[in-house]
Amino acid sequence: MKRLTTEDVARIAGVSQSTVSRVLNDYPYIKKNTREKVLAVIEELGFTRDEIARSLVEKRTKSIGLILGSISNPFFAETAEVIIERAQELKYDVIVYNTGHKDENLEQAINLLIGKRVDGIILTSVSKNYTEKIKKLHKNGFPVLLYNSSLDIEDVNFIVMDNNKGARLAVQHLLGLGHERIAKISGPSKYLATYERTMGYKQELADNGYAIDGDLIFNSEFSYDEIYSFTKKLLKKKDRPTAIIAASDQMALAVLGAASSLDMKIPDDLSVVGFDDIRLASNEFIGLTTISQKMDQMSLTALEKLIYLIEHKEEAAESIQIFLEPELMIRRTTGPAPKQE
Amino acid sequence: MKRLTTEDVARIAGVSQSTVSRVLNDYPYIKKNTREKVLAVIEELGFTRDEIARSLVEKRTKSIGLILGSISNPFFAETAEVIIERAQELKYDVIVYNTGHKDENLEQAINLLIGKRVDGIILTSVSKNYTEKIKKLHKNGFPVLLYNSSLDIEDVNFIVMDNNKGARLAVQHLLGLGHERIAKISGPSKYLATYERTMGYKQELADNGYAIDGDLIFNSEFSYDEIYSFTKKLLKKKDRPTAIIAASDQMALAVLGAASSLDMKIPDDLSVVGFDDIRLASNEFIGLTTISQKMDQMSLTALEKLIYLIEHKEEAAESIQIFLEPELMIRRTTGPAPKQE
DNA sequence: CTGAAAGCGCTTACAG
DNA sequence: CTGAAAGCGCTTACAG
Repeated sequence: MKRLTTEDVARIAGVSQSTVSRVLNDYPYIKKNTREKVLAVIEELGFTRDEIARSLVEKRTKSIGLILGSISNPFFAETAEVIIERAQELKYDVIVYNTGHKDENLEQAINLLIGKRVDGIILTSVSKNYTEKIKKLHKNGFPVLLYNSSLDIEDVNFIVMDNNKGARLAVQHLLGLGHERIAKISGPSKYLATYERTMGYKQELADNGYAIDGDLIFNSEFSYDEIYSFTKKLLKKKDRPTAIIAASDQMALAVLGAASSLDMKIPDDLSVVGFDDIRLASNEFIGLTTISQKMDQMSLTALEKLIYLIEHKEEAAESIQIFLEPELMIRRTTGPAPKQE
Repeated sequence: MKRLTTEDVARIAGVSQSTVSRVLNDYPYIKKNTREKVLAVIEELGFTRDEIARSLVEKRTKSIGLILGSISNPFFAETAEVIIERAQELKYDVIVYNTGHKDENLEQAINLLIGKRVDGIILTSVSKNYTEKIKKLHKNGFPVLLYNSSLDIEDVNFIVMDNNKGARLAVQHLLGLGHERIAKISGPSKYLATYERTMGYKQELADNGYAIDGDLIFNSEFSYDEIYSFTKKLLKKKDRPTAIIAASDQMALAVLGAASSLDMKIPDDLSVVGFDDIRLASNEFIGLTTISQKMDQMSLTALEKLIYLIEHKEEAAESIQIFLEPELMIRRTTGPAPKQE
């Protein structure tokens, strides 16, 4: 079928095309009679304005891009839900990209989104390799906000938790329970967020007089299978750790799966701490002890700051750099260290 | 900053704007020399073609809409991941809407997406109330595909599991384990998918000579809290069920959470069956018995069929209606019925 | 209040 | 091979 245009509406309503456009835009000085006639025709025809043409003229699309590491990870899914719903309320729609944590995909996603002329982009899981690219976008005045990632430079907007402190909280908690061999499943160190979680872990251990054992640290991609099999191997060792801190709740679930496959009891045989506090963590059947990122707040703020950047480009003098406080959520997956045989 | 146009590129390269456009479109009859000159300028300037303007001319946006019930539910998140990644490979981007399972939002999302001139829409969780709207879109030749929903009419494309059979498999499994009081947490009956799961449950029980007890059936919205508190109440009753079938894995997790909060052991005190087979279901720490939807296959097929509809509108004579076979995945949350005291 | 016309940044038929 | 020009469906300054 041929799509209807304002021209068609105008012809049938017996007015000019520009008048139809004015009605659509709630232009105030239109005779009531004219407005009603036009509206009636629009209704009758089921006309929907072409937002693409409108975007071309107005030089804005009312779309934003959301680039996620992996949307099947509840951390990203829950983030996406908050962002999408709030965006919708503010009359923006959201184009979602899934990078699978691959740098090439990140770069490609940014380029495609810019081609699609989105008004701004929220970016998760940005690796340090992309500092230059982000900086350039920022300098060009293009609204970009890093979510749960930061870069060590001034010219960039981000919202992130104090990851170092979060990791320290986790370590403190486990030390307090008597654990002395605590492993760390880290994400890739190219991400500042995961890098800092590992640093916090090391520093807190050091501050308490413990040596760092490299065998207890796993620097992996975010692959369920890799984490799963590393954990199994680790837990079968003679000097296995009695506790594991994972760099995300998703990773913690892989750890729990691996431990369960070895018939280990949680937390009697092994304590596990995650990071994020996805909704499932507080489900009593799971009861995952974790470091809360205050995801709802973080994602809501991210969206609102981005929209602010979009709608107040001129005034935006300073970069937006927000740090959130981590919070330890103690649940069922951590307990006293088992008496060593 | 002012955005660069093909006009700018042309001026600098010393050719006409149309030549730049031809280079961009890989038009074959361009002198090699000219092409290289243009490409060099594009590269140097960091020019990105305006896809909005292109869409206006070509009457297609290379965008599709994906309307989800609730993306924080892993069923939808995992679906979205497959669809988004495959779409990206096929050079489409995906605008995601989250309806929160509200009919008004569904309708609004469809309208907004049509305004944005997406090339097609994948729709989940369509209630029967929307039969007319979908039919109309379909009749207008607009590519729409229902995912995990079906409507009882010819003029609509969908991909769905045999839900009735899936529910029957769950009931058979539990009857085989000796359960006689089996509850059903249903979704809203306005969705054909959940409606049929409830029907299958009733029919299989009836076929085996059991009466249907209305008190054991909960027709709720997809609200975690409601399901959680209903389940708690149900499990405190004197004649409590020994098994519960939930209409989704997400709901099953709410059930498990409620049971755990009452210190019930799974499956010793209570057996639980879900629906979907989200990835978490096969995690050994959870081990949720469920009816597999073959989500990866279902979502991949959905996307590919939609793109087919988009790119072969003319030939698309018949509606696409695909039914998938359910499969029972037996794990740790189901076991023999407890001996009744 | 309302119409005619220019312009947003592209593609592509038409000429040469 | 390449340029000039029309046209995609809107918005909005300019006139009246």
